Order: sequence, then C-alpha cells, then structure tokens
Amino acid sequence: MENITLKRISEVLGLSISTVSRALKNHPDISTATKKRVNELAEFLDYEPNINAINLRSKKNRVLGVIVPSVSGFFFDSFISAIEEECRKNSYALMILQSGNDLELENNNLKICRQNRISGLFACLSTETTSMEFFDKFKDADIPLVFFDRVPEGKNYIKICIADEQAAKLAAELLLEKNKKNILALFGNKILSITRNREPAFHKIMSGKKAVISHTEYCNTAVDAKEITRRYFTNKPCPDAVFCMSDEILSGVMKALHELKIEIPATTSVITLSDGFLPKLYTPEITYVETSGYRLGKLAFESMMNCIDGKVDPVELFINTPLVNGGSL
Amino acid sequence: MENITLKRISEVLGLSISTVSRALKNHPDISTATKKRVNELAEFLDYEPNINAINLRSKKNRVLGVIVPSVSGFFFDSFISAIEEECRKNSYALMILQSGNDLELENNNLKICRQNRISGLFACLSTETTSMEFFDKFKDADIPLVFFDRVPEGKNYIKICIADEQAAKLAAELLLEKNKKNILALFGNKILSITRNREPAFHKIMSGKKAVISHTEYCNTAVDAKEITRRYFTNKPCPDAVFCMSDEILSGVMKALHELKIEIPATTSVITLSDGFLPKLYTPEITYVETSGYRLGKLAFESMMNCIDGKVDPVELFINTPLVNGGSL
DNA sequence: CTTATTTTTGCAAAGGTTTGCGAAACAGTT
DNA sequence: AACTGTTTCGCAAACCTTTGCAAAAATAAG
Repeated sequence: MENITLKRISEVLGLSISTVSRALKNHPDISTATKKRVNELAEFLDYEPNINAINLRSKKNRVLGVIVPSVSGFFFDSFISAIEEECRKNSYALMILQSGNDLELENNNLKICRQNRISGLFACLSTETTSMEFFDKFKDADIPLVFFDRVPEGKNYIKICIADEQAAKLAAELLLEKNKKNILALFGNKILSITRNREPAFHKIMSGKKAVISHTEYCNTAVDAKEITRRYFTNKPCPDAVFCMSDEILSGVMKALHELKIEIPATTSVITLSDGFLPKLYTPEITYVETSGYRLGKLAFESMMNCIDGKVDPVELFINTPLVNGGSL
Repeated sequence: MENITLKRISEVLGLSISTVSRALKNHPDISTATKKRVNELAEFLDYEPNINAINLRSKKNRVLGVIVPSVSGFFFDSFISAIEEECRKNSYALMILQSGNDLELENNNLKICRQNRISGLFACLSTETTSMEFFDKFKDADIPLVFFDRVPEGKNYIKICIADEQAAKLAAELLLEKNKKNILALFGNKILSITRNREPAFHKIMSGKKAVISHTEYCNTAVDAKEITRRYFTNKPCPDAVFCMSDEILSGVMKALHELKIEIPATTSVITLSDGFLPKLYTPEITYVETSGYRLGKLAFESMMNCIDGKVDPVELFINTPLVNGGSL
C-alpha cells in the first residue's frame, strides 16, 4: 500500500506541500476553506506524518529509554509499568533494555540508546558498574539521565530513590517496639547501594539497645537467604524475629521457615521491605515497609520531564515508605 | 556539542560525502588508504550515523512493538524479557505498551505503533477485544503481526501459544493417575482464550472416569479463587485435589488453604499451570505444568523474524508444556 | 481604475544518509 | 600519442517534513 505523504495530498488537491503542512497544523495563514479540504482528505487517506522525517528535521524525538537489570522480578516490573503509563500519556515511546547486571551489556545498551538518539534515559546501575565513564559520555551529549534505585555516588546526577534509611529505620524501630531481642537481619550484596543505605540505618537503631542481639548476614540470592535462615533456626535459641532487606530475601527466608515448620508470628516474627506483592501471598501476610517501584517510576518520570524542560536540578529525590501491617509481627 | 555527520567528516578530509559513506560501509569502490583515513577520523570523532536519516531514506526502521495487558504479573514479564533479549541480539529496539485490558487503550496503542512506524508487533489481545478491525488495518499496512497467549480466532493470523490443551490434559491425567476422586478445578474468566482451551481439554480427560467428581469454577481474580476455595474446604467432604488454571488462581487457592491450615499434600493435593516462579515459593513446592512465558517469547521472536524476512506462514505454533514435580501431589 | 494593504499560497532550503551513474585519474597496450 | 580498461571518487536525487521569505491573489481605500 502506497504511503500517504504531504506531497501526495498536495497533488490531489492541487496545493503546494507547504500549504498542506500548514493547513494540518492549523496555521493562521491558511484559509478556513483550504484547511477543511486538506483535513478531510488527510482523514480519508489515513495520513500519518512520517515521524522519521520530523525527527530528522527537528533533531529530536519522543523516545525515552530505560535500562534495568531485568524486567522480571518484584520491583522493576512495577517501575516500568509506571513509566510506561506516563510515557503513553505524554506521547513518548518507551524503549526497554535489560543489563542482566552485566557490565558489557550495560555499556552496549548505552550504545544502543545513543544510536537511537533517545531523548532521555532512566537507568538502574548494574551491580558490576564501578566507573561512570560511559554514563558521563551520555551526559556530555546533553541527554537527560535519571538514575533510580541503584544510583551512582556524587552530586552530579539526578537520583530517584527509595527512602532507604527511613524504611530500614522504621522496620528496626518496630522490631524494638515489639520487644524483639534476638533478631536475624538479612541484607543483600554489600556492593548494592540499597544495602549500603539500609544496613547502617537499621543498625543505628539497633545499636542503641544493649539487650538486643542482632545477627547481620549478607546474601546474594534467595537460596543464600534460605540456607542462612535454616542455619539460624536449627540451632537454639532461635531468633525471635527476622528482618529482610528485600522481596528476594523474603522469599528465601519464608521457604526456610516453612520447611522447618516455624510458626509465624508465634515462634518468630518477620518483617520485610517490599514492593508489596510478595508479602500478601503468605499466611499470615507479612508486615512490610513499602518500597514501591510504581511510585518510584512516577516520580522518576516527573523528574525526567523537568529535566527535558530544562529545569535541571541535579538532586536526589526520595519516595516515602509507609508501613503496611500484615500479621507477621 | 556539534553533531558529527558524514558531511563534517568529508569536509575535514577533503572528500565527498558519498565517498565517506561508502568508506564506512567498506564498499569495494573505495581504496584501502581512503577507508583507513575515514574510519580513523570517524572513530576519533565518535561518529554515529543518524538513525532518523537512515530510516527516512530506507523507509524502514529496526523497532518492534509489544502490547501486553500489563508488564507486571507472572507471565508477561517473562515474555518481555525473552523478546527483549532477542531484540538486542538482533539490533532491534523494543517498544512496550500496556493495554490494561482496556479496549480504548489498546486501540490507542495500535495508533502509537503506526505513528512510530514500527517494523513488527507482538500483541496479546485485551480481554475486551471482540473486533479485529484495528488489527486488520495494521495487517493491511503490511506490518508483521504476531499474536501470543491471548490470540484471535481464525486462520489469518500468526499465533504463538502455549499448548493449552496438552497442558490441561497432562494435569488431568496426573490427577487421575494419583487416584484423586474429588477434584476442584478452577479456571479463569470464560472470555479468555486460555480458559476456553484449557477447560474442555481438562474435562475431556475427566469425563472418562465415572468415579471421579470434578467441580468446575470460574474466577476473575485471585480473591475470587480464594473465596471459592474457602467455600469448598469448609464443607465436608473436602476435595482431595485442586487444579489451578493459572498462577493468579494458584495464589488465591494457596491463601485459602493456608488460612484453613489444610495440609498439602496430606489432606489435599494441588496442581497448577504456571510460568514457574510462584510454585517454588511454597512449601512443599507446587507441582506444575510449565507454561513458560520466556519460551513463548523466544518462539514469538523467531516467528517475527521469519515474517519480516517474508517467510509468511499464517500459522499457529505451540510451545510444549513439561511437567515440573514439586511435592504437592 | 490605481495604489496600498491584507490575506493566502508557493518556492526552496535544510536536516543526514544512500546509491545509480557518470567523470576523472591512472596504468597498461599498441 | 592514442587507446582501452581499471580504480577511485563525486554529483545529484530521493526519502518527508518544516519554515523563512517572497509572490500572488484578494480586498480595501482613494
């Protein structure tokens, strides 16, 4: 099927291309009668402006990119869901790329973004990322860059984060309030910024109370978390509470507790930081401090728009972390 | 920062634009010496061809679209993960759009796809979709269209599906093999193609055995599934097995069974069709017939490539559905 | 019926890349 | 020196849209 262009419309109507263009844009120079003729034909022929020609001429496009470690999981899918909604509302296309936490893929993804001349990028750093060299190259090209969740150090980047400290603090305070004395606290890989934020905040609260024992462990996977939990709950005395830094850790912990037939909250309590889905699967539902990927996405998008509009304020923004009560504590 | 173009390079080197273009493409017309000079300067200046110009000229682009009801969930994230991987490997960009099972959004998404002149579309029908009018318009524009999971009726579409019948049959046979006599079978909304495929296949096997009672129920949400399960398990005699058509239903069923402290598999058995993640969260792990979104994605992509290469064979393809044993049966 | 003014339209260039075709440059043969 | 044959390169058009500027047409004023 032949492609409908301004030229084609202009030929049919015996007008010039420029007149047709202006008519479609409701330019005041064009008479009402001509506008009507043009619009009707365009409608009839199902005219769609060629976006590549527009982009070429304007040196812009309306495409945003997002780089995540993986689209599946407990958190990033919510984030993507949020920015997709906003992109659609604001007539942006959204291009997604997974890094798989692999440095080479991450750099390759950045290259793809440059090739596609996207107008802005949401990025969550891979666990392997140490140098910001390639991202900085991006910045040099004046492409707005909004980091989220796993963000770089330094003042020169726009960062949208969970209020990690506040969330960890809230969970810790709740554990103390409930008079827990022997707490197993599970964190993720130490290289993660979320670990580096959450862990000190958690322990700052704990360190106050001398009567409280807090065992800190780090795990990379759900399986790690499960094994560690098993170990702690096969030797007496068992912890009377478990704190999980993330959904993934929670899933491992619960697996272990179920296998050992530990009663929640009778024998031990559980509290976690979570996007919100996983805790509701269990019985009783797990009490959690919400770290919402969805709300993070909404905020990140807002920040991106500001950035594109030139309101550049390299700044770290946080979303709050409400407590959601299950029956596990 | 000034944009590097062929023109810019040609000026620096005192060559024509066309020579530079050909040199970069390793065209045989260009001497080795010239190629070397051009490539070195291009590298030095970080030249990236303007993709909009290329697309404009070639009337093509390397962008694929995917429309899903939602990126979050048990299944679509796996699917997206798979096609994203393949897109990246094959130098395609992937644009994602959510329909939220809303007809208006779906049509709007199709419009966005047309505006962006994508080279191919993966689509999962919304639950509201009855008319194929807008999708057919897409086909008329010669844009390859690959449906997956929730697919339209008729021979004129390329459809990539779970082997629904086979999966349901496998689960049913297994229940009979294990000598279950009183089975609660939970299916999704009847409007869904997966329901329409899975339910008859399941019952075809069941109808053979007279001694077996099979209760069929339909539920739209996890909460529905939970309520229905509660009802069946508060009245004696309880079912000795539950069949779940999907992950979402499974989550509701498990919630009910846990609340009622029903032992699995001692008191009742559970089997489900699943993408694979959810069943492994429970203890014992739930036995499931795998309906892999990931493998579906890989197959859909392959089909898309064939379609783009002109090997058009409007056909329905299936992925197989292996049994994965947990301890719930 | 002129001239001035306003309304309406068209010309042409720009944006960057690709490619058919033709032109130049050079080497090799008589 | 004239010719043929290669190798190497440049011109210009095409893809489609937007927009400054100029031209044409229509209207108003005299």
